[in-house]
Amino acid sequence: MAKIKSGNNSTKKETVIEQAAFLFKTKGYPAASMRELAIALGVEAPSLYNYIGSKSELLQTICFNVASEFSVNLGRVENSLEATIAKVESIIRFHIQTMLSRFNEVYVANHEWKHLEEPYFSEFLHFRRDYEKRLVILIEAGIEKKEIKNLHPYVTVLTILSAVRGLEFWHGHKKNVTAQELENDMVNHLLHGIVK
Amino acid sequence: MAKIKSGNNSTKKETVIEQAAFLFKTKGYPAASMRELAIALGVEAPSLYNYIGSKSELLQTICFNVASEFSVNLGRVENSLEATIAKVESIIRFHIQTMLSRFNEVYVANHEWKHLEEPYFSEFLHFRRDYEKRLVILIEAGIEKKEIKNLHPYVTVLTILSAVRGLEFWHGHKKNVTAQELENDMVNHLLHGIVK
DNA sequence: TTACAAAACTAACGCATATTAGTTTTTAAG
DNA sequence: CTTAAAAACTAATATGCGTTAGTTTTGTAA
Repeated sequence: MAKIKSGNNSTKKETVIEQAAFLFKTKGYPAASMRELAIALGVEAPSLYNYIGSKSELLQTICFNVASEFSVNLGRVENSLEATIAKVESIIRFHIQTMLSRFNEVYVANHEWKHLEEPYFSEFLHFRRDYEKRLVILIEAGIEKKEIKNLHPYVTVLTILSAVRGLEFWHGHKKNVTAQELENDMVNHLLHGIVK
Repeated sequence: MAKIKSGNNSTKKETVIEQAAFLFKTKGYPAASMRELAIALGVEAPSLYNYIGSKSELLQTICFNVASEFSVNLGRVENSLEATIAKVESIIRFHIQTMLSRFNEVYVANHEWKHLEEPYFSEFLHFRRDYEKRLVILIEAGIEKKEIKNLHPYVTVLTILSAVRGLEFWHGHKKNVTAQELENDMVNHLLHGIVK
């Protein structure tokens, strides 16, 4: 009856994925049903299978799309000629901006990936570990060059990644802070601390 | 047939709750089944109902137990006579220690509370907002007394809470960092930054 | 040993799930 | 207008869920 509407710049499949990201974020992957997704798209559940292979395929697509974006950005930064501390700042800003602009998908990639099926689960886990490792190497280089304090590099990476991830709590809270202020204050905090 | 074994210092109900926390953390609340919980306790699923009222009651118990602990601690700190920055440090250390010592329950309270049913969902949400608000007030007092940098207080609170929460990723990673080093380095990072 | 309660069991209910099969409607091109 | 493919539908299947009812076993105290 009703057809799935898609914006001009996106295929119908992409529309389904976007809506799925919203739903997976809101209810969690296991609790989100295909019927509910179908209703949100104005369609019966079986019709979705004209566009997608399965529910789990939706999760896979979302998670690996996000992973790819972060990986590509990190590659760019690694190959740049900036000082280490500038690289770190650049990565933090990318995380914040991506978190804010592609909220649903990033949230799902952060929280629901544990529901991936094998072999995707292992692959994603490996990606995460690899990404962390690359950041640790970056921090170690900064310590070596005496740009960065000699804290345990993995703890530093963990603190940064976690802080940035926490923006999901800001989303929706309409505090009187602009995205730019938020980004600057968080970068400032993570690089220079809060003690005067 | 088999009976639920409980350590000497805990009732059987507490044993069920502990195992439920582990399961809810591992699979997520919606995907965790009572049958699976029962198997982990060496029992058939209906037997669980001799100890508990329902699956959702388990989630409620876990979430509000954790909430209560954090609230009590914050109350203690608020009423102490330390400098603001020492209060903030104390709170950070409490979060880290509690996260590490009661990992499963804290994880569930952090991630699965959105599956609480009304009115518990709203109550928990209110608690969270209240807790954040009390921290914001603390930070504002520190800014007032010029102990703390004048960043947006909510962003500061968000950064701290999120960073600390991220310890869930450390758990299981057996890096060569002791809990004490981890705690000290993270406190150092959050208070003084990483830039030399 | 008897009696009672605690705690386990088996069987089953009602419901929701993802997905498939088969069919009909809609859309667009020749 | 015809035709063929795309996209929707209805109906149904198998599976798993939380939970209840009713019964049997186990443990404990009189």
